[in-house]
Amino acid sequence: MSGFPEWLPEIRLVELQWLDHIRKTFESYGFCSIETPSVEELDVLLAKGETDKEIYVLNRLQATEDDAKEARLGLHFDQTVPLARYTAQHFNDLVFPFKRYQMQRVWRGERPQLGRCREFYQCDIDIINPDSLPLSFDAELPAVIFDAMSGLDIGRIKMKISNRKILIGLLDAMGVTDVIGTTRNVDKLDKIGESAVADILTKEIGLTTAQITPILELAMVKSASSKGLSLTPKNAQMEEGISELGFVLDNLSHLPEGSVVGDLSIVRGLDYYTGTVYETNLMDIPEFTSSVCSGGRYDDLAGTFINRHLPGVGISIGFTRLFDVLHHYGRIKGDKKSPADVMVVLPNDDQRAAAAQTARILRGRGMKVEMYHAPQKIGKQISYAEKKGIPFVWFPPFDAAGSHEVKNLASGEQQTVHPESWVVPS
RNA sequence: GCGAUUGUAGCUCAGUGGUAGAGCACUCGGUUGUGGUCCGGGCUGUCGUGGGUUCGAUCCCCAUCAGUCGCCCCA
Repeated sequence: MSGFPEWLPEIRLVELQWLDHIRKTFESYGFCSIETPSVEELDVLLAKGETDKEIYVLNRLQATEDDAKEARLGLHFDQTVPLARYTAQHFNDLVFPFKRYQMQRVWRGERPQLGRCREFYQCDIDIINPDSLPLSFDAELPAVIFDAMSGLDIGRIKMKISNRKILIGLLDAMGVTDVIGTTRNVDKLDKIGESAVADILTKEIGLTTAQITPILELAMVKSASSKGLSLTPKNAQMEEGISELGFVLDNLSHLPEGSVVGDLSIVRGLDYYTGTVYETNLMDIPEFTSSVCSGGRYDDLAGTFINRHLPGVGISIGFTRLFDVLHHYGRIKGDKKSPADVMVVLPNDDQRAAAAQTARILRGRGMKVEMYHAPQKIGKQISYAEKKGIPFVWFPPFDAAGSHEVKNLASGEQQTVHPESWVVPS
């Protein structure tokens, strides 16, 4: 089923390693884990009026008329809306600022393409706090993401950061009414170029050249620090945005050059973002231009669920997109079809108990060990280990006088060893 | 949702108006307790589905389903 990915064991093994790495990185910054149901009530999913999201609705095959009285359920399409509901619902039991990570599948009923699935994992981190949320969190998120993603062997990444107050402030000052349409097209600047964007803004949005020129000028600004944001604010909102973006960038100066850049063409579709916004590109796969990790700050996400003002900031690794794309470009090796370190040979049926005991000893010492299932030809047993990518083959004694031996399949070298003392060479 | 394109063995693909091939994979063998290379044998298909044209279609036509790519939007 297209858009619902599944992997062979050797690829899944890598996927698990990636997920483990990301989880450990999130926890290293003190984010705690939550998991919410795959479904939410449709009212919750649609609370923000996001009717353009393609939501899968849940129905029982044997539905009766009574079911119509129950709340209708839909599969969640992101983890931000469920987080809002969760935070509101457990408000009294949570410690704020609430820093949580969440790694679950989400569903969107869109047409699948490379890096675009209908069922996919997102790895989200968000921080939510009542009333106001320190700006320092906006700077912490890219640092966490950099740690998480730079450990994945995906090549160089570039996180592009902006602040929506800057462009929206400008549009406001100039009296542009179609803010959504304008920002959406400015967002395409990197992809289709300056003149194409100007063309669309003229023909579709109806802006004048006098309006387009300053918009594009602003959108072209790129800088890694506050120093490069030499803009003259047209109003208070714009000034605030420039100051916030400068603060965030300056707090990320410890990251390698080129990994983070302020890029005022980034605005994201409208959604709920109100300040800082993030996008991330894979620099070593230039053919793939979409963002693999995006997010931003929202003023008040949970307001529809609780009578409190709950601002937050969050970012999400599009895990399946990332993995799918890297896999497509042959960057995921997958040379092991098994997690096992060692395969224990079964010499003959008389030695089955002894071989099993040997396997238990090795497992007890922390190794991953598979025992061959039948006393077949030794060549066949070794070939099985080789095909599964199990690096070591263990020969228990073939008779009372024999000894333990282990063979390194990569080198072909075989030596006499003892199950109580042998360790997997690193 | 819109536009384009494809659909032949497990995989990648040839091919012809007269009911199909290659490579890889898989399997067996090259003797007795040792893989990868090499050599030899073997296995596999309603030629996406339904209808039409035709003496006859996998090849032509129509429909349908599915995949892929682009747009929209996004992770």
